[in-house]
Amino acid sequence: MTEGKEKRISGLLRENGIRATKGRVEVLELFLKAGRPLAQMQIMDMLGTKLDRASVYRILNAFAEAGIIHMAYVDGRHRVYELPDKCSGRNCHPHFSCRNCGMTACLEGFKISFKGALGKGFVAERQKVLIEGLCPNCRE
Amino acid sequence: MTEGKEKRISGLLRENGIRATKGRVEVLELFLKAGRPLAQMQIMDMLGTKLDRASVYRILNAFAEAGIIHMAYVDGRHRVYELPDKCSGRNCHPHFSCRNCGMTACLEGFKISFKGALGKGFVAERQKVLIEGLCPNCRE
DNA sequence: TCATTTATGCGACATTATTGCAATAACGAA
DNA sequence: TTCGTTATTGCAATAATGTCGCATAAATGA
Repeated sequence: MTEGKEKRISGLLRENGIRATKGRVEVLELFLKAGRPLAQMQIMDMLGTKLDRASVYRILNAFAEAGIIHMAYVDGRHRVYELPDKCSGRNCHPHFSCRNCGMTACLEGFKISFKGALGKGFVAERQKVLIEGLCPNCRE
Repeated sequence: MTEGKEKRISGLLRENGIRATKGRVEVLELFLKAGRPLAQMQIMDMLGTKLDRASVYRILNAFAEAGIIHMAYVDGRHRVYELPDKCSGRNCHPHFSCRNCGMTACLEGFKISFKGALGKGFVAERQKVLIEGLCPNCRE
């Protein structure tokens, strides 16, 4: 990582009111580079032994609390996080998950309205949409 | 449970190629009575000590494999199952989950088309839609 | 640089789910 | 109905994911 990039990411963290530690910069860098949703396990795999398991969980929680990332969806037992730049507060875009290789992707340009879906007295706050299937690579 | 009902449920199980054991009949009975998605914990609560935890997990897996139920969605750490009678293979109806009391409900009469959502080469097989919010009881 | 505050690493623990194995129950055939 | 085969159950042990407390280390502001 270049020095300039690290400074930019550190600034991003401080802007959001949390300290810019080495581990946090590395994790945020991963999210920025990936451009797709990530789960704790994938982050651990990419970082090797640079960070403790507990630290990764705490970093993800800190990021989510600060609004730097948010939980996109749950895949099996894995919580998958992403940068919120493509989502407004109530209306998160859908995600795709490949049932063969586990690859995930954000689906843009695809809005869902849930107007009229709920009965009387219900209040909708968030929607989570996950489409499962096969990605181009796994499609034999 | 009346004798007739038990026989009917046993038949349902055998039709689907699995043995009709006491535990399985009780669990399927719960799903039929509930008319809403259920998680393992709720089933344990309703059955008390009649069945072992491991057995409930195995029953849910056996049911899912046999197509008697399917996993509707994941709520926090809980996998929530339901009878598939309201879903066609590819197009599962959405669900609602109350963030306050955890109550869940199926949303019917609300179809989502994901045509055009995926890029070239992707194959969509299933969609999972979860709307989170407040139910009438927990509203304010 | 120093003092204060916050984050990290480590180990222990909590929760959810799965597995191996012996005992038991279900089912089909005689 | 009874018997033998095969699948299922209960129990205990184990795995996988996530959290917590605490001492140490690092980041920030003065």
